[in-house]
Amino acid sequence: MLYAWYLANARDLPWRIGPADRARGARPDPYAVWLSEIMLQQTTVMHAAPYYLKFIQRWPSVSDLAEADDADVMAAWAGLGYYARARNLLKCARQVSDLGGFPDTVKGLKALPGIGPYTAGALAALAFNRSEAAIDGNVERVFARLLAETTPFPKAKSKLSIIVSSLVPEKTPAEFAEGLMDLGAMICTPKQPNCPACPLISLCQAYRQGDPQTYPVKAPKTPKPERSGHAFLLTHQGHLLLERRAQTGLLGGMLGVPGSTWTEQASADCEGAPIGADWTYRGDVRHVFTHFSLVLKVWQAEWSGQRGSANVHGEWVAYEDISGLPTVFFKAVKLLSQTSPISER
DNA sequence: AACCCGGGGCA
DNA sequence: TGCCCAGGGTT
Repeated sequence: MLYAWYLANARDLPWRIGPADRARGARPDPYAVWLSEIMLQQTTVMHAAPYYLKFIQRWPSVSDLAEADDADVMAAWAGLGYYARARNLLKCARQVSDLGGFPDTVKGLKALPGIGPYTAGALAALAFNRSEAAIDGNVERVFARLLAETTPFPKAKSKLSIIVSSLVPEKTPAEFAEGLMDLGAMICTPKQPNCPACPLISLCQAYRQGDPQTYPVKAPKTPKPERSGHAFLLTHQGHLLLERRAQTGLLGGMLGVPGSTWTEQASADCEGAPIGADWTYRGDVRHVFTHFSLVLKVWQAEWSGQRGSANVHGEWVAYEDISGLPTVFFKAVKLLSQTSPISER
C-alpha cells in the first residue's frame, strides 16, 4: 500500500533519484544524500533546498568540501541554524575524504561526526540500499498514529524503533524510508492530517478513534527563561567591527558582533563594550533560541582611531561585505541600516 | 537520561 | 507574538 502510494506521489527533490530510476538499480550520490540529510536535521525541505543547491554547486564532491576554508563553509551555512552541524559537516567531509568514500554500513556511518542513528539509517537505506530503518520525526508521527501510541515522546522512541525496524523490506528499503517520510510530510502532517488521502487509513488506529492529530503524545515542556545583554556596533568610515566567536558553545565558530555575556539579570548599560566610546542606543533586538529568549540592547559608536590599530580586536568589514552572520546578529546589524544602507545577509 | 544547540512557519 | 517542530553531541 505504501509502496504504490510512493511510486505515484514521491516528492521530486534535488538530492533524490526518481522511483523509476531507483527501480532500475540507480543509486544517488552518497555525498548528495549526506549533505541533504545533515541540512534537513531540524530544518524543513523548503528552507534547506536553496542551501543545498548552493553547497552542491560550490563544492560538488566531498573532497571539494574537505578542502574548503572553515570560514567559507560557516558563512555559507549562516541562517540555517544549529551551527554545530556545519562544524561537524566539515570534520566529516575531511574524514570521508581521507577514507576514500563514505562507509556503507550503519555502524561505519554512525562513527562519523554529525551522523547519528537517523542519518546513518537514512544514508544506508537511500544511498546503499541496505535494509535499514530511517526514523525521523515524520516516521515517528506516522507510527504513533497508526498504533495510537499513548506513551509520551521521547519515551516511546525505543519501542517504535523496534517496530519500524522489523517492517523494513529487504529489497526496497529506500522506497520504504522515502515513502514514510513523504507520507509524514504531505499527508500525515502534525496539525491537519489529510486522512482521506492516506494509503494506510485502514490500518490507522488513531483515525479509527477519530483524533489522529492528538498523536504523537508529548511530555510537557519546561518554560523558557529570559536572558538579556548588550551588542556593540563599532563603526569606522563605512566599516563595522566583527569578531569570530569561540569554536564551542552557542553560535560557535560563527562571525558575530561584540557584546556582553547574556545573563538572566539585566546588566548595566554598555557593560562588555569592546572600547570606551560615546555609545548611542539604537534599539532592542529580540530573538528566541531553543532554550531561552533573548533581548539584546544594541549600541553604536563611530570610532575615532585607526582601523589597523591594536586597540580593538576583530575584523573590520565594509558594510556591503557583511555576510555570514547568524540571525540574531543580523537583526542587530540591521538597526544600523536605519542610518546607512546594509542589504545582503 | 538530561541537557545543549536556531530558525522558520503558522495560528 | 507565542507555539510548534525535531537529530546529534555532550555529560
